[in-house]
Amino acid sequence: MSTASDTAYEKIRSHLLVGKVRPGDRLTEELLSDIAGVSRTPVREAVSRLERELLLTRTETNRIFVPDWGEDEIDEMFTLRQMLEGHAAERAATRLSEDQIDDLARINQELHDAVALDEPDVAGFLDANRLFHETVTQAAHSPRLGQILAMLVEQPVVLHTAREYSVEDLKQSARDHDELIAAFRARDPHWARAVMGSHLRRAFHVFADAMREQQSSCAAE
Amino acid sequence: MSTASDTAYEKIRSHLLVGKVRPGDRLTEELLSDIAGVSRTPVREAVSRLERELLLTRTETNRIFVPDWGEDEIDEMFTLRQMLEGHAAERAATRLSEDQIDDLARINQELHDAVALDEPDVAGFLDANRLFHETVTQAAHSPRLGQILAMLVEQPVVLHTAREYSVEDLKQSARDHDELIAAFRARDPHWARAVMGSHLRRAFHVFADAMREQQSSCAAE
DNA sequence: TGAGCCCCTATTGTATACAATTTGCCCTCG
DNA sequence: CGAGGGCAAATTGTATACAATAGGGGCTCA
Repeated sequence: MSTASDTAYEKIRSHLLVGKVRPGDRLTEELLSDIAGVSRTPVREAVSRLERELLLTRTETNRIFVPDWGEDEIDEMFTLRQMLEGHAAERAATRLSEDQIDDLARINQELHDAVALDEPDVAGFLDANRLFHETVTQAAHSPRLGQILAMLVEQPVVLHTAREYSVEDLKQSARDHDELIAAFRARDPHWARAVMGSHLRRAFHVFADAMREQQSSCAAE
Repeated sequence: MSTASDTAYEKIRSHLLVGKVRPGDRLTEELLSDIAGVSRTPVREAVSRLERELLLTRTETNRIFVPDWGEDEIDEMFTLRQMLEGHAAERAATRLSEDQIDDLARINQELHDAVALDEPDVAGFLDANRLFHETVTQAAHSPRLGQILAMLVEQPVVLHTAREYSVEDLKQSARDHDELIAAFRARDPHWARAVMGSHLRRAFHVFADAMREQQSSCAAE
């Protein structure tokens, strides 16, 4: 809990995710240190962490920018996730304890609940969703895999586009998770991998559609 | 070329790879700043970079250690590489230009040459080998993939164990590359992936055997 | 003797001042 | 009017001093 460095990370990150900046915006270390309320030293650490997670980029001359994600890059990101999380699910299938599978079921119940309401709780959904995937990744017992996925799974644009998701999409995600849990209970690695694969591939299309939607509405502004 | 930070990285890295430390050794930032000849500020950046590449680790209380690689971790690393470099090869098959394929052939000729001698040029072999894989990765046109592989491909132990490799193993590697080039010329993504997969899987076994060999000789000392 | 506490030292974390680099602007010269 | 050069301001990089924290050793008290 080296506070300064971590607060810097948290504050800057939420500043980015909450949408106070737009892709292509330039930032300076000083500006960020104002936002974070700490000196530039820990800010630089936070920036390099965010850079690693692709939430920020630096030019060759080390100026800081908010990256903008094209559809190709989104596609690529989901392809890599599909491959790696598929692998994680495969490993998890033979490594999860019964208790952990029960945990997953509980977490997924929260997902179902979050979208059962008239007004779906999108933030709650995303939190539970992330927890679900993290639990699976953890169960794969592969630190390196975890580290890599952590940097891919960062969902910068997700929050921006979340409101575009249809309730039906969210419900389908929860059903995918149900099937994944079934695959885990059956201890069937191949089933688990396949389910995870199609889950993420659908998520990609939903996401890409939502992004296109948002972009065209932005352009109209 | 932010000199101080980069020199720190280079110096510390070679200090590690050249084997001046042993797995489990503890290091301090001050010691490293002596080695690098710069102040602690750039050293800290270098350390976090090396940490990312898994050449160093920090405990929960942020003490710096030289990590110790078990066989499981090696296995896991090669599995991930197999998956990701297989993917890279698949993409490269439809993206490489004729010229680039010729380049690969030239690079691989160096590999053949390096092991054709009576006394094989292991360092030269490793350099050319890395260049070959980097070229393929580049051709996949996937920055994220490149970034991930860069952190997996770091070969801390490789240098230590390189002398254990048999000439026959090295020759087989070069032949694998020949076949990969054939797959590229045929523009066959599936063939490319398959070749890359078996190439890395064999490399894993060679590597693991060499490591076991080395460990038992260490224990005997 | 040995378990627990405290203090001292070693090490890491943060702020700040200063150095080096980059950028953009204005001015000159063709 | 445009290209290029150079200066000043803005920004990033590095060193150093100080603050916070962790580790280790010895002391006390049972």
